[in-house]
Amino acid sequence: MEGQFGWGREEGGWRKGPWTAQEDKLLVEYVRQHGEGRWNSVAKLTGLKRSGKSCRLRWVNYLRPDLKRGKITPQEESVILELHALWGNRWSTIARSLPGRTDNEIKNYWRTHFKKGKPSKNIERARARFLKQRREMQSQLLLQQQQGQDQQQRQRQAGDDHDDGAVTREASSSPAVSLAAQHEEDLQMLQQDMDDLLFQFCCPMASSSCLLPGAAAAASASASEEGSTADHPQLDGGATWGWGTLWNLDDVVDDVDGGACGGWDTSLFPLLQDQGLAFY
DNA sequence: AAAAAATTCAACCGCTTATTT
DNA sequence: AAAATAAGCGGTTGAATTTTT
Repeated sequence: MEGQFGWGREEGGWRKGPWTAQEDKLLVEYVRQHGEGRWNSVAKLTGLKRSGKSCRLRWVNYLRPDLKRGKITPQEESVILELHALWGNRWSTIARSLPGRTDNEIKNYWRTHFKKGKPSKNIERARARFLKQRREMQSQLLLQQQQGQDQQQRQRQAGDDHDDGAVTREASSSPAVSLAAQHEEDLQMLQQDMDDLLFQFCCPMASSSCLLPGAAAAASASASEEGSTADHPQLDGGATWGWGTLWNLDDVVDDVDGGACGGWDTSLFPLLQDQGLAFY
């Protein structure tokens, strides 16, 4: 009852290849009872002949209930493009901004849709140029932001009590946005500029024609338009797809010493760090 | 109609990082 | 403090499916 597909084989005691419905059932039941993790004990407790690694993968990429099935939407696609232009192949980082999508899925999607030709110096160069521009914009914005904060602080001292501003870091349920809201106009302009910039860079490398008719539109639209967000409630919850509110800075800190992505330096994101922006 | 080519995507591998013993 | 085990990551593979010739 196993060799239905070519490689439903056993090797070193572990089954390999595609999962059957029965196997899925066992794994799901295990997780229901014991929670996620301890993947190696799945085999021991359920008799499933799968390695822990295999179990984890199956759960994370396929069985998890919070997974979003169905095709990548144009909105998601544009996010993938934007974030890939920024982070390169850090799929799990990118996936964190796409609830319900797995790194594997995103990786597959990107490779099949946007990878044309070689891994490209072009991309790296485009990204470098992009980041340079970005840094300039941000230091500008930072200035304005600081001025704004000063003013704010003065006001607060006059009126309210405690709270030294460091609180923003993780707790507040309305993170980064509150600050950002103060400068909505600036942010929107900045965002618009960045979107333009980004697409200027990533369109050429993305397969010529068919690629972006929807994505580009969606990206520029998503900045301001909201009405048609029916199928993405959680993505839109108050935050636009702005540079300031999207990602988690923890990821920026690694790789400074010239890792896979050429090692850009963290000072590129002074503003974001200031805001402690962690998201979603 | 059928064969070949291209695409898709679930699952694998090896390696790195984190956690536990 | 170190060794062992588990989790996580990104690249790659290849069977199944779809498209093209």
